[in-house]
Amino acid sequence: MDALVEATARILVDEGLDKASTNRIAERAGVSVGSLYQYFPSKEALVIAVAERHHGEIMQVVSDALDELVSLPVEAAVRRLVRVAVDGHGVNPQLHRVLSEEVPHTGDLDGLRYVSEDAGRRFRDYLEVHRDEVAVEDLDLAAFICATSIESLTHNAVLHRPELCSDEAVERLTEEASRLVVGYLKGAPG
Amino acid sequence: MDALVEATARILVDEGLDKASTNRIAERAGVSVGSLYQYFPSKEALVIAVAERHHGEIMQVVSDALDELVSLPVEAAVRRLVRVAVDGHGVNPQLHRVLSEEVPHTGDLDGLRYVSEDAGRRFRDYLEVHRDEVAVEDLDLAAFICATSIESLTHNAVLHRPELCSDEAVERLTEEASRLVVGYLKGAPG
Amino acid sequence: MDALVEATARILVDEGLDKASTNRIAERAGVSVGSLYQYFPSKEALVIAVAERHHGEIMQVVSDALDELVSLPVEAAVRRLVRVAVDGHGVNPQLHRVLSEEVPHTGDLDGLRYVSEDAGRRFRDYLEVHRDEVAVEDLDLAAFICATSIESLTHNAVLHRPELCSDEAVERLTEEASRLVVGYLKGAPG
Amino acid sequence: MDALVEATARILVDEGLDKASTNRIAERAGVSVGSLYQYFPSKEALVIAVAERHHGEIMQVVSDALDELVSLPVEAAVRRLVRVAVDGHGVNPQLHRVLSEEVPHTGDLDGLRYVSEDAGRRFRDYLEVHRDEVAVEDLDLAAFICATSIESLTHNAVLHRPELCSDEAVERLTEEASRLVVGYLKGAPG
DNA sequence: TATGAATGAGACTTCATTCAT
DNA sequence: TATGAATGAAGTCTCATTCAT
Repeated sequence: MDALVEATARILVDEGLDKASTNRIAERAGVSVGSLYQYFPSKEALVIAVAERHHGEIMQVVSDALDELVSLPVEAAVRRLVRVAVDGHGVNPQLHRVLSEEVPHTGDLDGLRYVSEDAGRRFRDYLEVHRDEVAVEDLDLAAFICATSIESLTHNAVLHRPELCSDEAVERLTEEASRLVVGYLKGAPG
Repeated sequence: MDALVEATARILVDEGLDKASTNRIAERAGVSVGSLYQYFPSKEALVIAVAERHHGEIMQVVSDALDELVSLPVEAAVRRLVRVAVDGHGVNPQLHRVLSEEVPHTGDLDGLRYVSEDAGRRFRDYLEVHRDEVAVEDLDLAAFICATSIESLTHNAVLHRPELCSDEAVERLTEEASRLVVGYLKGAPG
Repeated sequence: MDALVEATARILVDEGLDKASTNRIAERAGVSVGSLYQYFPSKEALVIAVAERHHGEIMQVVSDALDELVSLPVEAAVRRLVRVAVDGHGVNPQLHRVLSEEVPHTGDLDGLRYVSEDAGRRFRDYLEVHRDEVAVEDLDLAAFICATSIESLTHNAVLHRPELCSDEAVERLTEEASRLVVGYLKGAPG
Repeated sequence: MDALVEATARILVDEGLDKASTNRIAERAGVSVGSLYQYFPSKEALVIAVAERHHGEIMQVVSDALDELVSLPVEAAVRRLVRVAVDGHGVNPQLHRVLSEEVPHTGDLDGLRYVSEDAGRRFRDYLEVHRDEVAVEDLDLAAFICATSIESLTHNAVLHRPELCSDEAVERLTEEASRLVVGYLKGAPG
């Protein structure tokens, strides 16, 4: 039931994980607890579904950009990547916060996919293709560094530095983050 | 009671947040629950104390390095910073994981200090002093970018990429992270 | 639906009463829960049906012997009775165990027929016919004593004393049980 | 807490196992559910405690008689045994019924001690001492047969044949049961 | 000051039964 | 007649917190 996932997400955002009891979720979804357990074997499964749906929604935003990347030169590609990271954090940022800060990554909730991991893998492919444009040796490591940096900068800005997220500030952040990553990939100045 | 904080930390590491009930903590500390509530007004307060102690321990490792930074040129300073971030993650990494992934940052637990914030502030001071060496305009933003990148790279490597943490791998990671940040601060080539 | 009774019995034997939920039973029978309630007004009714079927199966084994009894002298009759009790316990002993130890004799499940009651009644008739061979006054009481003893000995041996049920041991048990009952009916020596 | 065991027993007798929910038990005992779980790890543990207490109470009645048995000749000993079995069933017969017919012998509840097993073991010792008085070979088997018969006769009479339990009827039942067992032990006439 | 028994709200989950299709 | 999604009461158990001793 999609309504259950939606209800869970809504409660997570509006009231936090504490209040997301199975009874409350069912109530908010307009069904009975019994029905909840018809579709999801446990509360955790429901939270996982929410996380995966959220992950999917972000990937939907991110994926196309990642596909187009391959034809772009490094500088443009990185800018695109950074922009897309910012856009990705625009997808239900409140849920993003709850999922990353409130939901314990324990039990069945460990193993939740991280967007930056998926993006990192895809970016590695990009680097492979554009290897001659970059000055790094270890492409795996480079992809990890780029993906992690971009993700953490946008994540922290969105969650903990609202002042960096005004229209104008985000422009500068994007610019700087791109410089950070491009500079790294292109290599040190002569 | 210091024993209580210690007991809490130990249980957090050994058995996770679920098992860290106040009764268990008191028991492990060798006192009664009643005594626990004599020193800490709530379970959250105890967890906060653990987090702050952990934060303090890391800062102890980090702080001296941060003090010495001021006299170093950018490249050396950044290398030092990266190294210190790695060292910082060597301080009870298991507790670090629990604190960042298992403990919900909600209620009184929001507002937990992040090392990277403190370090970021201090690095901003460094940049102020060495402004002429760097090619960035907005020192606040630059400090945020540097601190966040360094922290996230080391954090993710330690927690999710054990293969990047072998003695030899960590050397390369350190090298690359330094290049990332130095390149950014020194400015684009050409 | 016979499949439902069969499915219930199977689940009772294989997984115990706990797991015998109506949904599971219906599933195992290859029908829907709805259909289950078309044929049986409640779960109890189903269990009763199982018990009665089991009772019937045992009686099928026992009944003929009981019929033949009348023409036999006491000693032979008792031996036959004991043997038939052992045989009766060979009819789905696992179901027998669940029915006697796991299924609560409450609500509609009280009033389940006991084989020994039926057999007792029939044995009373036997005694009536063979009154001159026996040294007891109260035939009701005597039938109760004989039926109860034989049933409990075989029941307990089968369920709780597997070591008494090897081919050879069961022979001795049968012999002794027969001696017990025959001795009683024939009366004290001297 | 003894009150909890008592409350459980009372509810078992008055309202049956269904109604014996932990909350109800706690309420009836005048404590909170939390306290219940302070003393008993599960509902089953509580029922086990009730069963053991009941078993103990019966054994208290039975045990002295069993001790005295040794000095008695077979006939007197058996009569004593039968009488004690009847007395034993006089100890909270309603609870006895619930425990034997309503409480499922599953999970932790299997392994509940049976009085007849204990008594059987002790009677075996008696037979050992009085071996020369009896005509049986296998004392284990004989003890099983005697204990089982006596227990089942009194049990069934008390639970399912109230008409056999009037003062006068019980006298005859006792007499007959004794004859049954004595006859068996002393051996066939002739 | 220390103790720890007691509290009780509330969480998760199950399952016999119903009824619209 | 068959289906099976939906129901929701009720059950077991946990644990942060209190307070009389």
